[in-house]
Amino acid sequence: MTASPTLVWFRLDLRVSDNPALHAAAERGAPVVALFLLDDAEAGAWGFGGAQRWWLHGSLASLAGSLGERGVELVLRRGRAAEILPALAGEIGAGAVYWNRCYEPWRIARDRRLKQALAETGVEVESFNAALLHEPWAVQTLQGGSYGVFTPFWRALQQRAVAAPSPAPSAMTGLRGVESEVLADWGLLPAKPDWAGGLRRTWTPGEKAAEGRLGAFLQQAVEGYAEERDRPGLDSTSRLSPHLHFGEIGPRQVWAATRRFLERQGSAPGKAGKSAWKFLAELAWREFSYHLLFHHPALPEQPWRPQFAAFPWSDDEAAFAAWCHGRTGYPVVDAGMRQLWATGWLHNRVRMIVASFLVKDLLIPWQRGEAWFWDTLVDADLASNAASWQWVSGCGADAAPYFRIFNPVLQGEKFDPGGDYVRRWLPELAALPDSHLHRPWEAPAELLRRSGIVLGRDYPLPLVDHRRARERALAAFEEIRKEAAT
DNA sequence: AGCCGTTTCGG
DNA sequence: CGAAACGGC
Repeated sequence: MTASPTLVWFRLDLRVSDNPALHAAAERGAPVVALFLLDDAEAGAWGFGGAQRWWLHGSLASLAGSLGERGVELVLRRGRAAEILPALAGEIGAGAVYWNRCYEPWRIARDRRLKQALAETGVEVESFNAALLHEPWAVQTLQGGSYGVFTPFWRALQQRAVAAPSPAPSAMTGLRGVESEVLADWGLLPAKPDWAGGLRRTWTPGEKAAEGRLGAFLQQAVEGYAEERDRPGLDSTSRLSPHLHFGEIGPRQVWAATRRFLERQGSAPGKAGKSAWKFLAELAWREFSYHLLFHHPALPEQPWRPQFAAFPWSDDEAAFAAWCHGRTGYPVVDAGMRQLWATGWLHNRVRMIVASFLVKDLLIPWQRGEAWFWDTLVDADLASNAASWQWVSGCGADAAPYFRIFNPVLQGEKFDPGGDYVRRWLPELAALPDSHLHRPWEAPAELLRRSGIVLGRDYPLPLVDHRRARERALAAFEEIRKEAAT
């Protein structure tokens, strides 16, 4: 008989299905105590951002409900893991402590020490994989090294079998009377100015909502994904990113459901099959980011290509503020930054456009953009955020070459041809016809007047001239290229 | 997962 | 003549 309770420590795995730590606890048979520890005080610069705190509140409420249905209370505590976990384990007389692994460098270091400390007290400690298709160390080159290029990584990933998701435990035995803090006391929701209205209208945190999103995506949108995923005015992406980030759904579940979709397509998958594989490749980009972060822990702070340390960045605070608040004068950039502010999320195509604009048109360090995204995105993920900013900036692994500079006008006209996206987020430009919507400064005075727009009053003039900014960026890049060669 | 200036192709 | 292909950034 193993009567001594099992402590399950929830982190970025806020779900009951396909949760190996919870599953193992249920199998063990002893009473289960579920803990969520608000540990962001020890996260340094990478504690939960504002938008993520809003999400976390909803996700914890949802998890508490799902666990409650199964007879287990979610215990909430705050503080340092190295103190809280041993104390709680002692308090309940735990015989085992289980958790699912996280891969942020600060969590890896902390959890490794904690695991050892707990084991020394005689408790069984075990960690599991809930967050990735494969552990970052398990995908290896033929020489046993790590990958720096996506395509061979993706090929290697496809060679490996993905573990089947495990079902949610049906009923468990809980343990009554364990002291818990109250979620509402954590102040995760905004108080004075309530800026979360757009988030509430856009999102429903929690495991059930995540399953619903995946189901709806596979039923309606995945078929056209390959062709429509780049159109920010359409609702053609899965929008699973925040759910995946908080572990309300796991990549194995997404993988399995998409493979079932592919099987239903039969022998002639065609367009739908191509789209579904494209979607799986996006999941693989997420894996690739974790792989990079694991093997290069400085990824969130330092350029992966060291020669970029000498890049002549600008410290134009006014330009940075204009970018943050969507006042650059380039409609697709500004629409994106306002979507981000209002909803905590940004369409992937527009992420690339606004990031390219910050780094190449304004020459502002990618770390500034990374930090802004960290605070405003509900899906801010250390691995994906860092890897993607470095990708756009040209200093990352398998990055777009630096000289690949997005033209915000052409990108807007190509991917938002009907102007739906820009008009939704910049209503002040809504009356402009498509012909000038993405370049209002070129509109004839008469057209602006008819559209009721005074540039510089209702909408900014361009912060920089893209053509000149592009030349400036190429010249700056030339400087570090020269330096690297000598 | 670009852009742009230039050259070549084809009706 | 515009479209497509190409090569440098």
